Amino acid sequence: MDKKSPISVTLTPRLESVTVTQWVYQTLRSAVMKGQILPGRALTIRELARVLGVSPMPIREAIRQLSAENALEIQGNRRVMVPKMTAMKFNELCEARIALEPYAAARAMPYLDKEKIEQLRAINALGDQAMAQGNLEEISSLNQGFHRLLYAANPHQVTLPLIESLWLQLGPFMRLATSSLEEYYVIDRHNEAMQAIEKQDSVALQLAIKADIREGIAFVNTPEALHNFIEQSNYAAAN
Amino acid sequence: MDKKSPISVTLTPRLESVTVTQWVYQTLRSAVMKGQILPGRALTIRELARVLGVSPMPIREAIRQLSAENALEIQGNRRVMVPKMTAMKFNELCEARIALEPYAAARAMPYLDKEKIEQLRAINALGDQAMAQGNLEEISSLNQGFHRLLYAANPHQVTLPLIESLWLQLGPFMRLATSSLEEYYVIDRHNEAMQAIEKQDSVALQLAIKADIREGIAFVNTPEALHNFIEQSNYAAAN
DNA sequence: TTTGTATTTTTGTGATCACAATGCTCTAAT
DNA sequence: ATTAGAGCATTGTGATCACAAAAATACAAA
Repeated sequence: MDKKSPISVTLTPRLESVTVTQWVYQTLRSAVMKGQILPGRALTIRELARVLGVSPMPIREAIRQLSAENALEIQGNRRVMVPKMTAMKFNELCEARIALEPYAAARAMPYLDKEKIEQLRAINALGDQAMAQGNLEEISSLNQGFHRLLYAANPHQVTLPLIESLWLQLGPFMRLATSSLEEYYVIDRHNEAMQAIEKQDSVALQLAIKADIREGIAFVNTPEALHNFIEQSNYAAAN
Repeated sequence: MDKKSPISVTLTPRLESVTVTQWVYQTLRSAVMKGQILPGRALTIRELARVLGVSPMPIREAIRQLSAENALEIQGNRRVMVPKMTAMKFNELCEARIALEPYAAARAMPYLDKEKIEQLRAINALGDQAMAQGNLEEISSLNQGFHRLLYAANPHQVTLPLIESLWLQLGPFMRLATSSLEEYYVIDRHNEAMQAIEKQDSVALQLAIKADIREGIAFVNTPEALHNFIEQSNYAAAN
């Protein structure tokens, strides 16, 4: 029936207050993040409409939004797909994160009240828990939640959407890459970040965030390892 | 007929090879950039469809894309408008530019061959010309073109879309603000940038870009001036 | 004049349809 | 066996329609 591999996205029930388009957007977004849609796999509006059980219209809108966020790529043939990763692009994405996120953290720090600090601590605790259990899904999800909550403290938000776009581009590759690791070491820099926040030490916070990002991608530290992971993540789509 | 101020966007003829949605997107985008759509002015799909002479469908897609780029804001009432500027947000946007653009320039520098350097020089020359004539429109357009061409030299592009999003958010305010200035001093840092590129001096290039951005917003250097300009740019929409 | 309510209009949303362009498949010729 | 081309199926695009929600309006009472 389908020429390529079948698409299976996790379907969550739609709340009534949410429009179909919003639900489709969230569903496709998390599918991309989870690596459920392989890079290079050609997507069609009608196929997705069938899979999600809606009309083509909401799909079109969600796809356009995701393309604007660089989560999907519209080719010249007006075909849509999850962009494939390259070593250079991966490098650029990581460096862009390092250029933006420490800055965003420093900008958010003055707005962190006791309540938000407590929330950050709570996420951190859950993260340690997930780490002990070796739950990769949970670890990366909580790690992302920590960063998001931190940056979002700044009420005059302009960087978070940009950072989310970077995450969205890195997400699928990171999932596919880490899924094959039996062990995933994360030297936790979040505690260092928390201490910097308590001292209101902007420089220390930036260094902690920077280190956290660098170490989060340390598993592809060598060029060969990176190359292997990229080959692997693009393999299924290459057929 | 219309409850609020009429919308007048500059309509350029559509090329055949361009889809209606793309044309609508470009038209609305440049209208936002030119400040033709006042911040806070409520936009409706049908009204825009009437103004542009197309069906509501392409408008919907273009609006969704522009919203994803933070050029438009979808309110809870699911009403769409150009976001209003605040002093804090303006500050955040400028600082985000300064965090990203010098970095993007440094990342692009190794890829600047003679041809691209020549193109940059040509834009620079046109910029000086526009400056002599006091053509504000042209000055800011060429200035943006210079930056875009510089960053775009990097073939593994991830930052340019983020930067364009920042420009899109600053654009309308800058236009409205500078339009009331009879003189608009621009101390040209582009030549400094060019020299840094020739020497392949990454640090000097970053400093030049940083200075260029800072001086580009110097006309609202004092908090009072900024406040006045914001009041003024939001005035028409406040009625 | 102001305030609350009922009526009318307009709006976003999502589905469906027509059409031209693109990709796919099957066949025939080399 | 490989390839070129014709025919067919599928696609994205853009227009139109139905409907419920929201906003604007009109009108009543204070």
